[in-house]
Amino acid sequence: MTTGIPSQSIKQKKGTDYSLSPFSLIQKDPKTSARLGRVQTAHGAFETPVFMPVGTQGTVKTLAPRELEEMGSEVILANAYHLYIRPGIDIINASGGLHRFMAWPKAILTDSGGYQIFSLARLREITDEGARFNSHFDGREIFLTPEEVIRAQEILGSDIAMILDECPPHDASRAQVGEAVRRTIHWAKRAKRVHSVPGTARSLLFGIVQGGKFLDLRKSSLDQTVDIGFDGYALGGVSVGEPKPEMEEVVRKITPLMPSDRPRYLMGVGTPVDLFWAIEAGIDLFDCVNPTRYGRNGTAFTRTGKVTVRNAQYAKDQSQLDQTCPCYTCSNFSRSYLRHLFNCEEMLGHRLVTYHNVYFFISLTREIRNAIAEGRFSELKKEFLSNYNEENR
RNA sequence: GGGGGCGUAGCUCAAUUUGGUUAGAGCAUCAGAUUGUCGAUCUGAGGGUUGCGGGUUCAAGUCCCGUCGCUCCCG
Repeated sequence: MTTGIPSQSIKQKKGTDYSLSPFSLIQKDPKTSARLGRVQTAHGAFETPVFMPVGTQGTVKTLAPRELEEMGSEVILANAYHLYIRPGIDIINASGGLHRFMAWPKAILTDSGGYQIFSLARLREITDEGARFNSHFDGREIFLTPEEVIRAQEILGSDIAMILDECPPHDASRAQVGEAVRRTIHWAKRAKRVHSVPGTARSLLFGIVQGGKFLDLRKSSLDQTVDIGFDGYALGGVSVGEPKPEMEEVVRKITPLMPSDRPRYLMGVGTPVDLFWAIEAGIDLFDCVNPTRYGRNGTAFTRTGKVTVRNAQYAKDQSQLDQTCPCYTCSNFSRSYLRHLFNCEEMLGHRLVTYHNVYFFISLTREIRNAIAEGRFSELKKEFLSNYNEENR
């Protein structure tokens, strides 16, 4: 699927040859730090800013890969930790890698599992050597090292691998966050070393910046991560329950310090409104469970804000979810019918609203890329926010 | 015709034995939360003339009388 970006805008390079780099900067917005770029992977290129639907267990919940392709999705996220637990890396290896296993031909970014250690595993011990904890699935003890996590992602056939990081909770003390930064750097060096072994790695490798809300720790983490040298850089440890302004401040202040010739990835974000301010700050990649999770819980993202289709006010509403949306769900089904499906707990409801939500995020980011290409990002942002109910972000 | 049981929120039922705060719960309904996943979970709200009428009592869902409805057994 093409992005609709005018071809002339893609050729606006000024003498710099990006052809050997996995990331090319196509165009910068004149008024903000928003930028249009292109990431080359072993499974095709995609343009940035891009939103990656989350397919933790090798499936973007409720959607078939064909449906993701038809809505223009060109890169998705999967989770090495979850796949490591179940079905096991060896089983996916025997199936010819994750792409073939799940029948997704385009790019896959795999998260390492650092977030899962923080969010759902019963942690037993975290040391410089690695993380020892009990599987959330069957309780057995697991010991993850930065090296093993990279090898697992290579076997999966990941296009973009993430280093193992330590993601502290948002209310962690400065000392705890500082320790997480130190350990994440240590792990990053080891991950890089394994990944650099000639002939083994086909993936890009991204480093992860930690530091919580402490800007000096963030800067230190960034500097040290850049010194190690990665194909891209991620801001981690955000959207972990901290107040919104806190997250926004970190992203706005740290993103401009990230290398401009590498993709910048804001992990776990966000809402439609988040996309605008983060892209404005210079972020290129996003992933978030919002479109799929909210879709399964009966809430749709629309141009005017969130629509909770379960609400009784839609019982007889014959209109489509989003008046401006041409997606399959919007062009065929009424809010009344979708509400009925959720009331009956019919799985088609989960599918249809998820489809719309992912379509919404994918097409919104495509629209943003077009706007950057045409030099009117700020205009689009203004227009979008004027229609979007801020109470409903 | 005689005898027994039952009647409490939309539904299924607690509280009746021994009368004693503002009649509770689950489900359903309604609404909210959800940011490197959650078919999950959590939070909050609305909803009652305790079938109806009368009586006893300081006090009745609870005891008494009548009545209506449902149900079971006997004839």
